[in-house]
Amino acid sequence: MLSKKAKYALQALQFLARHYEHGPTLISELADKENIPKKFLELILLDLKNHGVLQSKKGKGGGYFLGKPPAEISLGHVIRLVDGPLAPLPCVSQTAYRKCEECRDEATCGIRLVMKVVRDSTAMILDGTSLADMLGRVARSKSRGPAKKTRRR
Amino acid sequence: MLSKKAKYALQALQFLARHYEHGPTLISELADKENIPKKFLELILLDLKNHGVLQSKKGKGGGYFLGKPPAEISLGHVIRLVDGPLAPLPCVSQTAYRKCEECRDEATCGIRLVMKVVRDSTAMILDGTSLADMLGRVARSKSRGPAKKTRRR
DNA sequence: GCTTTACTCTACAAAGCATATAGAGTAAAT
DNA sequence: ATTTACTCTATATGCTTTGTAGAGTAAAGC
Repeated sequence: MLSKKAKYALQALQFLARHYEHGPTLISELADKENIPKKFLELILLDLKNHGVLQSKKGKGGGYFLGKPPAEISLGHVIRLVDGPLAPLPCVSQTAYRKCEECRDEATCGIRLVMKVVRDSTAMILDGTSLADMLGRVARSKSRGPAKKTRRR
Repeated sequence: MLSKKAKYALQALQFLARHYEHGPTLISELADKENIPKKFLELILLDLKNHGVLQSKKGKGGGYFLGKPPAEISLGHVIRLVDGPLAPLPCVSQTAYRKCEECRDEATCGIRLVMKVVRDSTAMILDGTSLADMLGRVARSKSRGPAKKTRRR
């Protein structure tokens, strides 16, 4: 399960992506529009900034904005920053491998084999989806029939 | 990330699947062989029993054993029992849908659309893999070259 | 039917993490 | 100088995870 922190981060980024090219957005506005506790959001945005995902401008007319074009920010990258590895087990993480403490023999661990598949599929999806892709999906989903689920053909 | 509880549950089940048809296994033996705190394991096994995944026999010669053949117990089922929904967000869970509190409008939430894909892919894998499948994978992986990763063709 | 074996159940506890909140500080704009 | 707004550190609080303790109960075997 994604933490609220990660969810908030993605919501904020989704908003900023939608307003890319419209100049900086205030923390307050983000907090209001996205329904996120302001002080908590400050921490999150600062963190994202320190990792290069966001940039900020101080003083009047300031605020936060994306540090890179929406097409260059992947959901996988953001989630790893905020929540850590995508892998369901430390022993199948590509970016932060750690042996499972209780495992006596990785070679005979079927759990590991299966979780590796889960990790790979999750990573494939999240690393392969940028903020721009995400907005594109929303647009397509709306134009195809807002109320009902429709299947792309 | 899977909880330790879920990991322990799967380890125990993997062991019991390997020893299916060999009669009951003691909690103590499971705890020893799989390197799991015994008292904690008791709780987990009891829980699995109460949900029909395991059966037990008391007294001398007793112990735990699978309640169904290994081919009929899916990893998805077990993980949901122990850790709850597979979905990364409550709003994309099939088995336990809940609206995200902070979401004003699900229709414009790209996060939701993407996480739905993640959920579906994870559920497909985990619901589609039984304990028997898992053992099969281990066997295949060992026979194909224990040291190196080999690709099935 | 007594003893041993082994699962069953409830309660509790420590630690860690998630989710915030407070408030002083700093940089930029005008 | 003043206002605006981000920056940073510290702290609070509750929940979940991970585990432990101990008395209870059912079955087996003699």
